[in-house]
Amino acid sequence: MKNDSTLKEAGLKVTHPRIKILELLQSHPESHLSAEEIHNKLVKKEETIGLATIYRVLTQLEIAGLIQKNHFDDTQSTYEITKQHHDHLICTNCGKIVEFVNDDLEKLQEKISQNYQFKLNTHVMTLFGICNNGDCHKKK
Amino acid sequence: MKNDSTLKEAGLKVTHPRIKILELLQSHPESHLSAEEIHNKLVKKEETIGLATIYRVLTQLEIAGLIQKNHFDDTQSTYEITKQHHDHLICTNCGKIVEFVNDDLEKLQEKISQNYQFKLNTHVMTLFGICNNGDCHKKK
DNA sequence: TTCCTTGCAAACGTTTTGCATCGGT
DNA sequence: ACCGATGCAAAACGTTTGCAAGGAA
Repeated sequence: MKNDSTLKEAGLKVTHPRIKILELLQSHPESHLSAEEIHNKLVKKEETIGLATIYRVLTQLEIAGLIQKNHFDDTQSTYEITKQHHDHLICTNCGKIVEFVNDDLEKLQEKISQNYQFKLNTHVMTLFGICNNGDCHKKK
Repeated sequence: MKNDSTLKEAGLKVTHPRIKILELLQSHPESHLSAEEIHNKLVKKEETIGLATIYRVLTQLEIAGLIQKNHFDDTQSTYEITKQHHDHLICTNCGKIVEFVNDDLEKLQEKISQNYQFKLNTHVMTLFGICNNGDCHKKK
């Protein structure tokens, strides 16, 4: 229900695919899903929905600021529901993704941008390493 | 000549395409070239070289640590000769890319990784903003 | 009724691969 | 001579687009 007005405010009609995609991403706030994963999940529990629609809706939701697009690797883009600004730590072994916020980092970025006379707009900061979870080596 | 031993040390035969690609990237240390751009530049001044070979060689050179692969956007990957570690500032208006090094940033990344018990391996840090070059708005 | 939205299939741009040939070592 | 490296063409992959049909306002 709440998403209805959210979509309307973004100038988008309230349609079945849009509601479903928004709800899916909202129900997986910590996940970073690709368009294909979203498609698979929706097809698995709903009626037909085209992959092209997924892409079109994701693009619109991103422009509206409701979701965020990431491209951690050069193969697929992933999407997550918009939350507080954060960056990512990725385990190159098990694929685990941890979101973090660090104020010092934000300040430092602003400072670096000023050094080079850039007006900072956004940034991407992704740390790649090995997590030491007990179950790290079991995954994937 | 120097590249000959560099390639051999990487376990790669010294072939014409590999030498040419390495030399091209070395002669443009500040550029971030796509596979297609590399192909165009080589075809323009040399004999035939296949685009597939470009990709194969770039992959090998990257594995050998001789070049670095970037994916600033989700369309094309770009390559640059390996230099001192650095990050990037990108002007979203004119496309200008500035490389920078910041020790505080490196230390902070290490600290953040430790906070989350990650053994940091590499990172990607890209700042997007608007440069205030006098000629910024003229480009592109 | 209007015109935005959708599904499907075809097109697209980048990257990868199969295969026969070529060329370092 | 061996086996890795290459060129070409075809395939693969994620993503976008054209178009006719469908649906929210």
